[in-house]
Amino acid sequence: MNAKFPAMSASKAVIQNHLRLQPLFKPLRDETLAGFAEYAALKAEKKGAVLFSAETPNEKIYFVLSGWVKLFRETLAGDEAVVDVLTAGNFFGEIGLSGHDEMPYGAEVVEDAEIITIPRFLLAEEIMRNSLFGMAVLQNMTRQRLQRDMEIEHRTVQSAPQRIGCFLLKLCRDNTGDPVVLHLPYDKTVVAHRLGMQPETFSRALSKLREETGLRVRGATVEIDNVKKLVDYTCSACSSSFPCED
Amino acid sequence: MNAKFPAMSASKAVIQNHLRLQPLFKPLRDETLAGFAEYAALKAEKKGAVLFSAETPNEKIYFVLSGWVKLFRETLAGDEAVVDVLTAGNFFGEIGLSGHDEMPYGAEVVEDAEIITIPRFLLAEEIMRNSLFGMAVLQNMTRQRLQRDMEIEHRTVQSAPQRIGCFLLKLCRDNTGDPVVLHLPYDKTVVAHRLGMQPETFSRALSKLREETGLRVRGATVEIDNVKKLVDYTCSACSSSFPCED
DNA sequence: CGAGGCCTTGACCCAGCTCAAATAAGGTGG
DNA sequence: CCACCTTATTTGAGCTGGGTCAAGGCCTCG
Repeated sequence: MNAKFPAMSASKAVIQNHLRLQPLFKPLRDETLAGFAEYAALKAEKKGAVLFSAETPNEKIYFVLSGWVKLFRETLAGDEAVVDVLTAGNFFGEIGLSGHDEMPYGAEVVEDAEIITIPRFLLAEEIMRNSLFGMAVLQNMTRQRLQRDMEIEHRTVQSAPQRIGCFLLKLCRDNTGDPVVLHLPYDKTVVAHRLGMQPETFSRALSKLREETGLRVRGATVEIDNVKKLVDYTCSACSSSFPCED
Repeated sequence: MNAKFPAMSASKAVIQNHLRLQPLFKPLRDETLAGFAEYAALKAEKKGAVLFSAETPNEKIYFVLSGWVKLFRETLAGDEAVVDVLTAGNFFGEIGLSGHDEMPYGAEVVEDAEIITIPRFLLAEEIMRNSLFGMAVLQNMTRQRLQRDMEIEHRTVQSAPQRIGCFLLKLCRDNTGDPVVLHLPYDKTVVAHRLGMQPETFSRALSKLREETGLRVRGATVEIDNVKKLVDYTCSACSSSFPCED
Protein backbone atom coordinates (compact mmCIF):
# COMPACT_ATOMS: atom_id res chain seq x y z
CA MET A 1 0.00 0.00 0.00
CA ASN A 2 2.41 2.59 -1.21
CA ALA A 3 1.32 6.16 -0.58
CA LYS A 4 1.48 6.89 -4.29
CA PHE A 5 -0.98 4.23 -5.29
CA PRO A 6 -4.25 5.78 -4.19
CA ALA A 7 -3.56 8.88 -6.28
CA MET A 8 -2.44 6.90 -9.30
CA SER A 9 -5.35 4.53 -9.34
CA ALA A 10 -7.71 7.46 -8.87
CA SER A 11 -6.29 9.01 -12.02
CA LYS A 12 -6.58 5.73 -13.88
CA ALA A 13 -10.15 5.44 -12.68
CA VAL A 14 -10.89 8.87 -14.11
CA ILE A 15 -9.48 7.80 -17.43
CA GLN A 16 -11.39 4.57 -17.36
CA ASN A 17 -14.60 6.48 -16.79
CA HIS A 18 -13.93 8.66 -19.79
CA LEU A 19 -13.19 5.60 -21.89
CA ARG A 20 -16.40 3.98 -20.82
CA LEU A 21 -18.29 6.90 -22.33
CA GLN A 22 -16.74 6.49 -25.78
CA PRO A 23 -19.30 4.99 -28.14
CA LEU A 24 -16.50 3.08 -29.85
CA PHE A 25 -15.82 1.21 -26.63
CA LYS A 26 -19.39 0.12 -26.01
CA PRO A 27 -18.68 -3.51 -26.89
CA LEU A 28 -15.82 -3.72 -24.39
CA ARG A 29 -15.97 -5.09 -20.86
CA ASP A 30 -14.82 -3.04 -17.91
CA GLU A 31 -11.76 -5.13 -17.33
CA THR A 32 -10.60 -4.48 -20.88
CA LEU A 33 -11.07 -0.77 -20.38
CA ALA A 34 -9.14 -1.02 -17.15
CA GLY A 35 -6.31 -2.56 -19.14
CA PHE A 36 -6.43 0.35 -21.60
CA ALA A 37 -6.52 2.86 -18.77
CA GLU A 38 -3.38 1.31 -17.33
CA TYR A 39 -1.40 2.42 -20.39
CA ALA A 40 -3.42 5.51 -21.26
CA ALA A 41 -2.62 9.12 -20.44
CA LEU A 42 -4.89 12.11 -19.95
CA LYS A 43 -3.38 15.46 -20.75
CA ALA A 44 -4.48 19.08 -21.01
CA GLU A 45 -3.14 20.58 -24.21
CA LYS A 46 -2.81 24.25 -24.95
CA LYS A 47 -3.97 25.92 -28.13
CA GLY A 48 -1.20 25.65 -30.69
CA ALA A 49 0.22 22.38 -29.38
CA VAL A 50 1.29 20.01 -32.12
CA LEU A 51 0.29 16.44 -31.31
CA PHE A 52 2.08 14.96 -34.28
CA SER A 53 3.25 16.06 -37.70
CA ALA A 54 2.43 14.70 -41.11
CA GLU A 55 4.69 12.03 -42.57
CA THR A 56 5.67 11.05 -39.07
CA PRO A 57 5.36 7.65 -37.43
CA ASN A 58 2.92 7.59 -34.60
CA GLU A 59 1.98 4.98 -32.04
CA LYS A 60 -1.07 6.39 -30.35
CA ILE A 61 -4.80 6.86 -30.72
CA TYR A 62 -6.20 10.16 -29.46
CA PHE A 63 -9.58 10.71 -27.83
CA VAL A 64 -10.76 14.29 -27.54
CA LEU A 65 -12.63 15.01 -24.29
CA SER A 66 -12.97 18.74 -24.79
CA GLY A 67 -11.60 21.53 -26.93
CA TRP A 68 -10.83 21.32 -30.64
CA VAL A 69 -8.13 19.69 -32.73
CA LYS A 70 -7.51 20.12 -36.43
CA LEU A 71 -6.07 17.52 -38.77
CA PHE A 72 -4.31 19.05 -41.74
CA ARG A 73 -1.80 18.70 -44.55
CA GLU A 74 0.39 21.24 -46.16
CA THR A 75 0.61 21.56 -49.90
CA LEU A 76 3.84 22.25 -51.72
CA ALA A 77 2.59 25.80 -52.26
CA GLY A 78 2.61 26.18 -48.48
CA ASP A 79 -1.06 26.63 -47.77
CA GLU A 80 -2.82 24.17 -45.56
CA ALA A 81 -5.70 21.87 -46.31
CA VAL A 82 -7.74 21.14 -43.21
CA VAL A 83 -8.82 17.52 -43.37
CA ASP A 84 -11.04 17.58 -40.34
CA VAL A 85 -11.69 19.35 -37.07
CA LEU A 86 -12.57 17.27 -34.06
CA THR A 87 -14.10 17.89 -30.67
CA ALA A 88 -15.50 16.06 -27.63
CA GLY A 89 -16.47 12.51 -28.52
CA ASN A 90 -14.24 12.28 -31.58
CA PHE A 91 -10.99 10.44 -31.86
CA PHE A 92 -8.19 10.23 -34.39
CA GLY A 93 -5.03 8.36 -35.16
CA GLU A 94 -7.05 5.21 -35.96
CA ILE A 95 -5.49 5.33 -39.39
CA GLY A 96 -2.48 3.78 -37.70
CA LEU A 97 -4.53 0.69 -36.88
CA SER A 98 -4.37 -0.31 -40.51
CA GLY A 99 -0.62 -0.47 -40.68
CA HIS A 100 -0.06 3.10 -41.80
CA ASP A 101 2.87 3.95 -39.65
CA GLU A 102 3.34 7.40 -41.06
CA MET A 103 0.44 9.67 -40.43
CA PRO A 104 -1.00 11.17 -43.60
CA TYR A 105 -1.63 14.47 -41.83
CA GLY A 106 -0.62 16.45 -38.80
CA ALA A 107 -2.68 17.21 -35.69
CA GLU A 108 -2.72 20.55 -33.91
CA VAL A 109 -4.77 21.82 -31.00
CA VAL A 110 -6.78 24.86 -32.06
CA GLU A 111 -8.67 25.37 -28.82
CA ASP A 112 -7.40 24.27 -25.39
CA ALA A 113 -8.20 20.59 -25.18
CA GLU A 114 -8.17 17.57 -22.91
CA ILE A 115 -6.99 14.48 -24.66
CA ILE A 116 -6.57 10.84 -23.73
CA THR A 117 -3.97 8.87 -25.62
CA ILE A 118 -3.84 5.10 -25.80
CA PRO A 119 -1.01 3.09 -27.34
CA ARG A 120 -2.17 1.82 -30.67
CA PHE A 121 -1.06 -1.77 -30.12
CA LEU A 122 -3.55 -2.22 -27.31
CA LEU A 123 -6.45 -1.47 -29.60
CA ALA A 124 -4.98 -3.53 -32.40
CA GLU A 125 -4.74 -6.53 -30.08
CA GLU A 126 -8.28 -6.07 -28.90
CA ILE A 127 -9.55 -5.90 -32.46
CA MET A 128 -7.97 -9.26 -33.15
CA ARG A 129 -9.31 -10.75 -29.94
CA ASN A 130 -12.82 -9.35 -29.90
CA SER A 131 -14.56 -9.36 -33.22
CA LEU A 132 -17.44 -7.28 -31.90
CA PHE A 133 -14.97 -4.53 -31.20
CA GLY A 134 -13.39 -5.02 -34.60
CA MET A 135 -16.80 -4.59 -36.14
CA ALA A 136 -17.36 -1.39 -34.17
CA VAL A 137 -14.09 0.02 -35.48
CA LEU A 138 -15.03 -1.01 -39.01
CA GLN A 139 -18.41 0.66 -38.68
CA ASN A 140 -16.79 3.81 -37.48
CA MET A 141 -14.42 3.87 -40.42
CA THR A 142 -17.27 3.18 -42.81
CA ARG A 143 -19.24 6.09 -41.44
CA GLN A 144 -16.24 8.33 -41.87
CA ARG A 145 -15.90 7.23 -45.47
CA LEU A 146 -19.52 8.03 -46.16
CA GLN A 147 -19.10 11.43 -44.57
CA ARG A 148 -16.23 12.06 -46.95
CA ASP A 149 -18.39 11.06 -49.88
CA MET A 150 -20.96 13.60 -48.76
CA GLU A 151 -18.29 16.20 -48.27
CA ILE A 152 -17.09 15.75 -51.84
CA GLU A 153 -20.60 16.15 -53.12
CA HIS A 154 -21.18 19.23 -50.98
CA ARG A 155 -18.10 20.92 -52.28
CA THR A 156 -19.37 20.85 -55.83
CA VAL A 157 -23.07 21.27 -55.24
CA GLN A 158 -23.36 23.79 -52.42
CA SER A 159 -22.54 27.48 -52.47
CA ALA A 160 -20.25 28.93 -49.82
CA PRO A 161 -23.12 30.25 -47.68
CA GLN A 162 -24.82 26.87 -47.89
CA ARG A 163 -21.68 25.07 -46.78
CA ILE A 164 -21.55 27.30 -43.72
CA GLY A 165 -25.21 26.61 -43.07
CA CYS A 166 -24.58 22.88 -43.29
CA PHE A 167 -21.72 23.24 -40.85
CA LEU A 168 -23.87 25.14 -38.37
CA LEU A 169 -26.68 22.61 -38.66
CA LYS A 170 -24.31 19.83 -37.70
CA LEU A 171 -23.48 21.77 -34.55
CA CYS A 172 -27.22 22.07 -33.80
CA ARG A 173 -27.81 18.33 -34.02
CA ASP A 174 -28.75 18.01 -30.32
CA ASN A 175 -30.55 21.29 -29.61
CA THR A 176 -34.11 20.99 -30.72
CA GLY A 177 -35.82 24.09 -29.28
CA ASP A 178 -36.06 26.78 -31.87
CA PRO A 179 -33.94 29.65 -30.64
CA VAL A 180 -30.55 27.94 -30.82
CA VAL A 181 -27.36 29.54 -29.56
CA LEU A 182 -24.06 28.18 -30.83
CA HIS A 183 -20.51 29.09 -30.08
CA LEU A 184 -18.24 28.90 -33.06
CA PRO A 185 -15.77 26.52 -31.59
CA TYR A 186 -12.56 27.96 -32.95
CA ASP A 187 -10.83 30.47 -35.10
CA LYS A 188 -12.97 31.43 -38.05
CA THR A 189 -9.97 30.92 -40.31
CA VAL A 190 -9.89 27.27 -39.36
CA VAL A 191 -13.61 26.91 -40.00
CA ALA A 192 -13.12 28.53 -43.39
CA HIS A 193 -10.37 26.12 -44.35
CA ARG A 194 -12.32 23.19 -42.98
CA LEU A 195 -15.06 24.18 -45.44
CA GLY A 196 -12.59 24.61 -48.27
CA MET A 197 -12.83 28.35 -48.67
CA GLN A 198 -10.72 31.44 -48.04
CA PRO A 199 -11.28 33.52 -44.89
CA GLU A 200 -12.47 36.47 -46.97
CA THR A 201 -15.01 34.29 -48.70
CA PHE A 202 -16.08 32.90 -45.36
CA SER A 203 -16.71 36.35 -43.99
CA ARG A 204 -18.75 37.42 -46.98
CA ALA A 205 -20.64 34.14 -47.14
CA LEU A 206 -21.55 34.41 -43.47
CA SER A 207 -22.98 37.90 -44.05
CA LYS A 208 -25.03 36.58 -46.90
CA LEU A 209 -26.26 33.70 -44.77
CA ARG A 210 -27.24 36.20 -42.11
CA GLU A 211 -29.34 38.26 -44.52
CA GLU A 212 -30.82 35.18 -46.07
CA THR A 213 -31.88 33.24 -42.98
CA GLY A 214 -32.10 35.87 -40.27
CA LEU A 215 -29.46 34.39 -37.98
CA ARG A 216 -27.35 36.68 -35.82
CA VAL A 217 -23.61 36.63 -35.28
CA ARG A 218 -21.82 38.34 -32.41
CA GLY A 219 -18.14 37.47 -32.27
CA ALA A 220 -17.94 33.70 -31.92
CA THR A 221 -21.60 33.36 -30.95
CA VAL A 222 -24.30 32.48 -33.44
CA GLU A 223 -28.01 32.71 -32.66
CA ILE A 224 -30.52 30.95 -34.85
CA ASP A 225 -34.15 31.91 -34.37
CA ASN A 226 -35.58 29.82 -37.14
CA VAL A 227 -33.81 26.55 -37.76
CA LYS A 228 -36.28 25.50 -40.42
CA LYS A 229 -35.48 28.58 -42.45
CA LEU A 230 -31.81 27.71 -42.25
CA VAL A 231 -32.50 24.13 -43.32
CA ASP A 232 -34.57 25.31 -46.27
CA TYR A 233 -31.85 27.63 -47.44
CA THR A 234 -28.98 25.24 -46.84
CA CYS A 235 -30.20 21.84 -47.87
CA SER A 236 -32.05 22.73 -51.03
CA ALA A 237 -29.04 21.81 -53.17
CA CYS A 238 -28.28 18.53 -51.47
CA SER A 239 -29.05 14.99 -52.52
CA SER A 240 -30.30 13.89 -49.12
CA SER A 241 -32.68 15.71 -46.87
CA PHE A 242 -32.04 17.43 -43.58
CA PRO A 243 -30.68 15.42 -40.78
CA CYS A 244 -28.44 14.33 -43.57
CA GLU A 245 -26.47 11.71 -41.68
CA ASP A 246 -27.54 9.22 -39.07
CA MET B 1 -23.82 -38.26 -59.33
CA ASN B 2 -26.54 -36.24 -60.97
CA ALA B 3 -25.73 -35.12 -64.52
CA LYS B 4 -26.11 -31.50 -63.49
CA PHE B 5 -23.41 -31.58 -60.88
CA PRO B 6 -20.27 -31.57 -62.96
CA ALA B 7 -21.41 -28.41 -64.77
CA MET B 8 -22.44 -26.67 -61.60
CA SER B 9 -19.34 -27.45 -59.67
CA ALA B 10 -17.22 -26.39 -62.64
CA SER B 11 -18.94 -23.03 -62.58
CA LYS B 12 -18.44 -22.81 -58.84
CA ALA B 13 -14.80 -23.70 -59.32
CA VAL B 14 -14.45 -20.83 -61.78
CA ILE B 15 -15.95 -18.46 -59.26
CA GLN B 16 -13.75 -19.78 -56.50
CA ASN B 17 -10.70 -19.17 -58.64
CA HIS B 18 -11.72 -15.58 -59.21
CA LEU B 19 -12.31 -15.12 -55.50
CA ARG B 20 -8.89 -16.53 -54.72
CA LEU B 21 -7.37 -13.69 -56.73
CA GLN B 22 -9.07 -10.94 -54.75
CA PRO B 23 -6.53 -9.26 -52.49
CA LEU B 24 -9.22 -8.83 -49.87
CA PHE B 25 -9.55 -12.59 -49.60
CA LYS B 26 -5.89 -13.31 -49.12
CA PRO B 27 -6.32 -14.18 -45.45
CA LEU B 28 -9.00 -16.79 -46.23
CA ARG B 29 -8.52 -20.52 -46.60
CA ASP B 30 -9.69 -22.36 -49.67
CA GLU B 31 -12.52 -24.08 -47.90
CA THR B 32 -13.90 -20.75 -46.82
CA LEU B 33 -13.74 -19.49 -50.37
CA ALA B 34 -15.47 -22.65 -51.50
CA GLY B 35 -18.25 -21.82 -49.07
CA PHE B 36 -18.53 -18.34 -50.57
CA ALA B 37 -18.51 -19.75 -54.09
CA GLU B 38 -21.41 -21.99 -53.19
CA TYR B 39 -23.65 -18.95 -52.69
CA ALA B 40 -21.98 -16.63 -55.18
CA ALA B 41 -23.06 -15.82 -58.72
CA LEU B 42 -21.03 -14.73 -61.73
CA LYS B 43 -22.88 -12.67 -64.28
CA ALA B 44 -22.10 -10.74 -67.45
CA GLU B 45 -23.75 -7.33 -67.30
CA LYS B 46 -24.44 -5.03 -70.21
CA LYS B 47 -23.64 -1.35 -70.33
CA GLY B 48 -26.52 0.52 -68.81
CA ALA B 49 -27.55 -2.23 -66.42
CA VAL B 50 -28.58 -0.93 -63.00
CA LEU B 51 -27.23 -3.16 -60.25
CA PHE B 52 -29.06 -1.34 -57.49
CA SER B 53 -30.51 2.08 -56.87
CA ALA B 54 -29.77 4.59 -54.17
CA GLU B 55 -31.87 4.53 -51.00
CA THR B 56 -32.56 0.87 -51.65
CA PRO B 57 -31.87 -2.06 -49.37
CA ASN B 58 -29.25 -4.40 -50.70
CA GLU B 59 -27.94 -7.72 -49.56
CA LYS B 60 -24.92 -8.35 -51.76
CA ILE B 61 -21.30 -7.46 -52.20
CA TYR B 62 -20.12 -7.00 -55.79
CA PHE B 63 -16.70 -7.90 -57.18
CA VAL B 64 -15.83 -6.46 -60.57
CA LEU B 65 -13.84 -8.87 -62.76
CA SER B 66 -13.86 -6.74 -65.89
CA GLY B 67 -15.58 -3.70 -67.34
CA TRP B 68 -16.56 -0.57 -65.47
CA VAL B 69 -19.24 0.33 -62.93
CA LYS B 70 -20.12 3.76 -61.62
CA LEU B 71 -21.46 4.56 -58.18
CA PHE B 72 -23.52 7.73 -58.12
CA ARG B 73 -26.14 9.83 -56.39
CA GLU B 74 -28.67 12.19 -57.80
CA THR B 75 -29.14 15.63 -56.38
CA LEU B 76 -32.52 17.27 -56.00
CA ALA B 77 -31.65 19.44 -58.98
CA GLY B 78 -31.47 16.24 -61.00
CA ASP B 79 -27.81 16.16 -61.96
CA GLU B 80 -25.70 13.25 -60.89
CA ALA B 81 -22.66 13.17 -58.65
CA VAL B 82 -20.37 10.28 -59.50
CA VAL B 83 -18.99 8.93 -56.26
CA ASP B 84 -16.59 6.45 -57.80
CA VAL B 85 -15.92 4.39 -60.88
CA LEU B 86 -14.68 0.85 -60.40
CA THR B 87 -12.99 -1.76 -62.54
CA ALA B 88 -11.29 -5.15 -62.36
CA GLY B 89 -10.05 -5.85 -58.85
CA ASN B 90 -12.42 -3.43 -57.16
CA PHE B 91 -15.52 -4.28 -55.21
CA PHE B 92 -18.44 -2.38 -53.75
CA GLY B 93 -21.46 -2.81 -51.56
CA GLU B 94 -19.22 -3.31 -48.52
CA ILE B 95 -20.96 -0.33 -46.99
CA GLY B 96 -23.71 -2.81 -46.21
CA LEU B 97 -21.34 -4.71 -43.95
CA SER B 98 -21.63 -1.93 -41.41
CA GLY B 99 -25.35 -2.20 -40.96
CA HIS B 100 -26.29 0.35 -43.61
CA ASP B 101 -29.17 -1.49 -45.18
CA GLU B 102 -30.03 1.25 -47.63
CA MET B 103 -27.32 1.96 -50.09
CA PRO B 104 -26.21 5.57 -50.06
CA TYR B 105 -25.79 5.52 -53.84
CA GLY B 106 -26.77 3.59 -56.93
CA ALA B 107 -24.59 1.36 -59.13
CA GLU B 108 -24.74 1.26 -62.90
CA VAL B 109 -22.64 -0.59 -65.44
CA VAL B 110 -20.97 1.91 -67.77
CA GLU B 111 -18.93 -0.59 -69.77
CA ASP B 112 -19.89 -4.25 -70.28
CA ALA B 113 -18.78 -6.02 -67.13
CA GLU B 114 -18.42 -9.38 -65.44
CA ILE B 115 -19.42 -9.27 -61.84
CA ILE B 116 -19.47 -11.75 -58.99
CA THR B 117 -22.00 -11.19 -56.24
CA ILE B 118 -21.79 -12.71 -52.79
CA PRO B 119 -24.51 -12.47 -50.16
CA ARG B 120 -23.43 -9.96 -47.61
CA PHE B 121 -24.18 -12.12 -44.58
CA LEU B 122 -21.49 -14.63 -45.58
CA LEU B 123 -18.79 -11.99 -45.39
CA ALA B 124 -20.25 -10.54 -42.21
CA GLU B 125 -20.09 -13.96 -40.57
CA GLU B 126 -16.53 -14.48 -41.70
CA ILE B 127 -15.50 -11.11 -40.33
CA MET B 128 -16.80 -12.13 -36.94
CA ARG B 129 -15.16 -15.54 -37.13
CA ASN B 130 -11.79 -14.63 -38.59
CA SER B 131 -10.24 -11.53 -37.18
CA LEU B 132 -7.49 -11.52 -39.79
CA PHE B 133 -10.15 -11.15 -42.42
CA GLY B 134 -11.87 -8.49 -40.38
CA MET B 135 -8.60 -6.61 -40.26
CA ALA B 136 -8.24 -6.89 -44.04
CA VAL B 137 -11.68 -5.40 -44.52
CA LEU B 138 -10.86 -2.64 -42.08
CA GLN B 139 -7.64 -1.86 -43.89
CA ASN B 140 -9.47 -1.66 -47.16
CA MET B 141 -12.01 0.75 -45.75
CA THR B 142 -9.25 2.83 -44.22
CA ARG B 143 -7.48 3.09 -47.54
CA GLN B 144 -10.68 4.20 -49.15
CA ARG B 145 -11.15 6.86 -46.54
CA LEU B 146 -7.67 8.19 -47.15
CA GLN B 147 -8.32 8.26 -50.88
CA ARG B 148 -11.39 10.37 -50.20
CA ASP B 149 -9.30 12.74 -48.10
CA MET B 150 -6.94 13.14 -51.03
CA GLU B 151 -9.82 13.61 -53.41
CA ILE B 152 -11.19 16.45 -51.30
CA GLU B 153 -7.81 18.11 -51.28
CA HIS B 154 -7.42 17.66 -55.02
CA ARG B 155 -10.74 19.27 -55.74
CA THR B 156 -9.69 22.51 -54.09
CA VAL B 157 -6.01 22.56 -54.94
CA GLN B 158 -5.79 21.25 -58.49
CA SER B 159 -6.99 22.89 -61.68
CA ALA B 160 -9.23 20.95 -64.05
CA PRO B 161 -6.34 19.97 -66.37
CA GLN B 162 -4.35 18.80 -63.37
CA ARG B 163 -7.21 16.67 -62.14
CA ILE B 164 -7.34 14.96 -65.50
CA GLY B 165 -3.58 14.47 -65.42
CA CYS B 166 -3.87 12.89 -61.98
CA PHE B 167 -6.57 10.60 -63.27
CA LEU B 168 -4.44 9.50 -66.23
CA LEU B 169 -1.45 8.91 -63.99
CA LYS B 170 -3.45 6.55 -61.85
CA LEU B 171 -4.23 4.55 -64.97
CA CYS B 172 -0.50 4.42 -65.79
CA ARG B 173 0.41 2.98 -62.41
CA ASP B 174 1.67 -0.33 -63.87
CA ASN B 175 3.17 0.71 -67.20
CA THR B 176 6.68 1.90 -66.65
CA GLY B 177 8.15 2.25 -70.15
CA ASP B 178 7.95 5.82 -71.34
CA PRO B 179 5.67 5.78 -74.33
CA VAL B 180 2.44 4.81 -72.55
CA VAL B 181 -0.78 4.10 -74.40
CA LEU B 182 -4.01 4.23 -72.41
CA HIS B 183 -7.60 3.61 -73.34
CA LEU B 184 -10.03 5.88 -71.63
CA PRO B 185 -12.09 3.22 -69.98
CA TYR B 186 -15.52 4.73 -70.38
CA ASP B 187 -17.64 7.55 -71.63
CA LYS B 188 -15.86 10.86 -71.31
CA THR B 189 -18.94 12.32 -69.68
CA VAL B 190 -18.60 9.82 -66.86
CA VAL B 191 -14.92 10.64 -66.45
CA ALA B 192 -15.81 14.31 -66.30
CA HIS B 193 -18.37 13.77 -63.57
CA ARG B 194 -16.05 11.45 -61.70
CA LEU B 195 -13.61 14.35 -61.61
CA GLY B 196 -16.30 16.78 -60.55
CA MET B 197 -16.46 18.86 -63.68
CA GLN B 198 -18.79 19.49 -66.60
CA PRO B 199 -18.23 17.70 -69.92
CA GLU B 200 -17.47 21.03 -71.63
CA THR B 201 -14.87 21.83 -69.04
CA PHE B 202 -13.43 18.36 -69.41
CA SER B 203 -13.05 18.82 -73.12
CA ARG B 204 -11.32 22.17 -72.78
CA ALA B 205 -9.16 20.99 -69.91
CA LEU B 206 -8.02 17.99 -71.90
CA SER B 207 -6.97 20.26 -74.78
CA LYS B 208 -5.01 22.38 -72.39
CA LEU B 209 -3.35 19.32 -70.90
CA ARG B 210 -2.45 18.21 -74.43
CA GLU B 211 -0.73 21.50 -75.23
CA GLU B 212 0.92 21.62 -71.87
CA THR B 213 2.39 18.14 -71.65
CA GLY B 214 2.51 16.97 -75.25
CA LEU B 215 0.24 13.97 -74.87
CA ARG B 216 -1.92 12.90 -77.79
CA VAL B 217 -5.60 12.00 -77.79
CA ARG B 218 -7.36 10.06 -80.55
CA GLY B 219 -10.89 9.13 -79.64
CA ALA B 220 -10.72 7.09 -76.45
CA THR B 221 -6.99 6.47 -76.81
CA VAL B 222 -4.38 8.54 -75.01
CA GLU B 223 -0.67 8.36 -75.76
CA ILE B 224 1.83 9.74 -73.32
CA ASP B 225 5.39 10.15 -74.59
CA ASN B 226 6.82 11.81 -71.55
CA VAL B 227 5.33 10.67 -68.27
CA LYS B 228 7.69 12.81 -66.22
CA LYS B 229 6.46 15.93 -67.97
CA LEU B 230 2.91 14.96 -67.10
CA VAL B 231 3.88 14.35 -63.49
CA ASP B 232 5.59 17.72 -63.26
CA TYR B 233 2.60 19.52 -64.63
CA THR B 234 0.02 17.58 -62.64
CA CYS B 235 1.50 17.05 -59.23
CA SER B 236 3.03 20.46 -58.65
CA ALA B 237 -0.03 21.60 -56.70
CA CYS B 238 -0.32 18.52 -54.54
CA SER B 239 0.71 17.89 -50.96
CA SER B 240 2.28 14.53 -51.64
CA SER B 241 4.62 13.61 -54.42
CA PHE B 242 4.04 11.40 -57.41
CA PRO B 243 3.06 7.87 -56.84
CA CYS B 244 0.78 9.63 -54.44
CA GLU B 245 -0.82 6.56 -52.90
CA ASP B 246 0.53 3.16 -52.05
C1' DC C 1 -28.22 6.98 -95.26
C1' DG C 2 -30.46 9.18 -91.41
C1' DA C 3 -31.08 9.93 -86.26
C1' DG C 4 -29.45 10.43 -82.02
C1' DG C 5 -25.88 10.78 -78.94
C1' DC C 6 -21.29 12.29 -78.01
C1' DC C 7 -17.77 15.79 -78.20
C1' DT C 8 -16.07 20.30 -79.12
C1' DT C 9 -16.27 25.43 -79.52
C1' DG C 10 -17.83 30.04 -78.82
C1' DA C 11 -19.86 33.68 -75.95
C1' DC C 12 -21.02 35.17 -71.69
C1' DC C 13 -21.62 35.06 -66.64
C1' DC C 14 -20.66 34.60 -61.86
C1' DA C 15 -18.85 32.58 -57.45
C1' DG C 16 -14.97 32.64 -55.22
C1' DC C 17 -9.92 33.92 -55.25
C1' DT C 18 -6.24 37.45 -54.80
C1' DC C 19 -4.25 41.66 -53.39
C1' DA C 20 -4.51 45.51 -50.47
C1' DA C 21 -6.10 48.28 -46.84
C1' DA C 22 -8.93 49.51 -43.01
C1' DT C 23 -10.91 47.83 -38.54
C1' DA C 24 -11.79 45.11 -34.70
C1' DA C 25 -10.39 42.03 -30.99
C1' DG C 26 -7.34 39.91 -27.75
C1' DG C 27 -3.48 39.57 -24.90
C1' DT C 28 0.55 41.62 -22.43
C1' DG C 29 3.49 44.36 -19.78
C1' DG C 30 3.64 48.42 -17.21
C1' DC D 1 -6.79 49.78 -15.96
C1' DC D 2 -4.48 51.53 -20.00
C1' DA D 3 -1.52 51.80 -24.05
C1' DC D 4 0.50 48.90 -27.38
C1' DC D 5 1.26 45.18 -30.25
C1' DT D 6 -0.32 41.15 -32.68
C1' DT D 7 -3.56 38.55 -34.77
C1' DA D 8 -8.39 38.08 -36.57
C1' DT D 9 -12.08 39.90 -39.44
C1' DT D 10 -14.15 42.79 -42.64
C1' DT D 11 -14.46 45.38 -46.94
C1' DG D 12 -13.26 47.01 -51.52
C1' DA D 13 -11.74 46.24 -56.31
C1' DG D 14 -10.56 43.53 -59.89
C1' DC D 15 -9.51 38.90 -61.98
C1' DT D 16 -10.38 34.29 -63.51
C1' DG D 17 -11.59 29.36 -63.67
C1' DG D 18 -15.22 26.92 -64.52
C1' DG D 19 -20.30 26.75 -65.26
C1' DT D 20 -24.18 27.64 -68.51
C1' DC D 21 -26.44 28.09 -72.84
C1' DA D 22 -26.41 27.41 -77.57
C1' DA D 23 -24.69 25.86 -81.96
C1' DG D 24 -22.21 22.91 -84.92
C1' DG D 25 -19.34 18.81 -86.14
C1' DC D 26 -18.59 13.89 -85.79
C1' DC D 27 -19.17 9.16 -85.01
C1' DT D 28 -22.01 5.07 -84.36
C1' DC D 29 -25.49 2.17 -85.04
C1' DG D 30 -29.74 0.88 -86.78
